[in-house]
Amino acid sequence: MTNSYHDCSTSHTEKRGNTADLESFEAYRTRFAYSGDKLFHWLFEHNQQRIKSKKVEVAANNLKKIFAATFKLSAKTGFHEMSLRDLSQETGISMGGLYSCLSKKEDIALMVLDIVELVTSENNHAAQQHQDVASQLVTGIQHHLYASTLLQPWFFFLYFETRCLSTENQLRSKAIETQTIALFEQMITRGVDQGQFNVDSPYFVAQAILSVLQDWYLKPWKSKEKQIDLNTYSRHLLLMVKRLLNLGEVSQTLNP
Amino acid sequence: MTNSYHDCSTSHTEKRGNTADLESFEAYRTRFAYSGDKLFHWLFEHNQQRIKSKKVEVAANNLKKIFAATFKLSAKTGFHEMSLRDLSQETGISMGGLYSCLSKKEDIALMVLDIVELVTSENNHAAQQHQDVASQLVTGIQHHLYASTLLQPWFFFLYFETRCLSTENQLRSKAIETQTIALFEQMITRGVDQGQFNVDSPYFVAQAILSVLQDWYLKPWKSKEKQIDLNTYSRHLLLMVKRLLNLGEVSQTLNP
DNA sequence: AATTATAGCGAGCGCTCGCTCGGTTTTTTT
DNA sequence: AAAAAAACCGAGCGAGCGCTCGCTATAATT
Repeated sequence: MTNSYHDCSTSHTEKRGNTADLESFEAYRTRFAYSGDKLFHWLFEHNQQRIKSKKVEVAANNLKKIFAATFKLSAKTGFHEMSLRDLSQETGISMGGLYSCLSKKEDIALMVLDIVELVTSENNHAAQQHQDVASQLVTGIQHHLYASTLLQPWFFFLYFETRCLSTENQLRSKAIETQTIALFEQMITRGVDQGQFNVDSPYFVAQAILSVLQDWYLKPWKSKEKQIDLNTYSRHLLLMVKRLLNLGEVSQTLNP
Repeated sequence: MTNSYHDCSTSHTEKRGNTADLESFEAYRTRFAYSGDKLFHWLFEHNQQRIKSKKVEVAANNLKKIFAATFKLSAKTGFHEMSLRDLSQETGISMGGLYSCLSKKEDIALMVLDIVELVTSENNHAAQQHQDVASQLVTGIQHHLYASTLLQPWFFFLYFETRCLSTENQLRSKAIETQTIALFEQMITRGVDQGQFNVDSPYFVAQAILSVLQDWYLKPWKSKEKQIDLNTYSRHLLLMVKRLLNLGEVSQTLNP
């Protein structure tokens, strides 16, 4: 389970000290631990109490269809408006089949919460392993962007369907955002203290950065219409951050 | 109907040429045409076909309760999850009473769309009346912030419940955002052409500004927790814009 | 080949939903 | 005071919901 992601981020910690070695999307994607089938295997193993199916392949295959259909249907009209009969038709799985992978409808939303929480938490933790604050911040931002690209429907769903969850889980969802802002704010504040950044309100800047990060996965149609791809978006965002921090230079890789 | 707002913005057009005369929130609020009862009178008069009630006072009073309750209930769990029986209990109006002001549940969301569309459109139009691009942009931003403060639940609701609307009306809702970004982009582009701004991607900057504007009314608890009031937020936002445009100075009122 | 374990199925249950409508009360008009 | 108009009420309708469960089909084991 903890194969590529954590090992990589810890074993290379000492080497990473500046923003020169920004990781490319392709590099991130390759070592990303929750792509494709790995994602659904993780869900199977961490939700044994909900899932009646015994065999990984069966459950993972069904879950894959369930999430694909859920994201497709709920994007148009919302999770609550999507009935399990709709889901049954879209997946080709019978009602009973659905309930061999779920104990209740809300489980779908809960699993999305689990995944987004996990990935964000790992990203945030990994970013803090860098030496200087500029690298920390840039890595945190960039990896957030990368992860939310690889798991776009998951991030999108959690944002718009948080209110389907119980109060307790709504708080977990909100905490993902709060903690990420707090992390960025902390990095910025440290950079200001070290004289590297020049910022009036670290909190406001942190919040603004997250807003723009969210825009990427919440409204992908905007970037698509304007033909802005991931790398372009990333470049513009980091340039924005650079200006907001009043930096002469964040990284030589920013102005190609 | 067109009493204070439009008259004001057109009659003073010639006088407004620089950012020195930024309008305060209190000034904006005073001339705002959709505060309190005026808002519900407008809704009554523009929805005669939906509303069975004959007298303005009765309908406006009921609508007031209906929207207050809708915003309260749907903020927690969503519009679709809010039943009309919940709404009946929260408002103290019977089922029949509700349906004397509505023809169907969706009407509530439609009226929110109407209001946000109207206010945004008037704001955007008014901003364009200014002479120089810096004033246009700053006014557009600030009035968006002001309007979304006065009508926070309305803006919030439309953002999260757009998917309750029909496809056609979803497009209307999306267009509000698209047009506002396009307006900001156009202003920025013009400023760049005039040598006033220095920006790589006007579109990206425009989008980033709107994201931060939306953050204000979508997550008011964040600002509340951090004890950031409207004027502070406005100041930080305009300072951010100033940095993104690479401006030495947007307005003398920005750095008090 | 027989037996057992797992997966797959979908009609049907109890319930809540949006919405209606005939009857009652209140307000306005005459 | 009588009559007309408007507002108010809430039990009840059909539809659709999440979810169940007895059953069948398939795969694995012996």
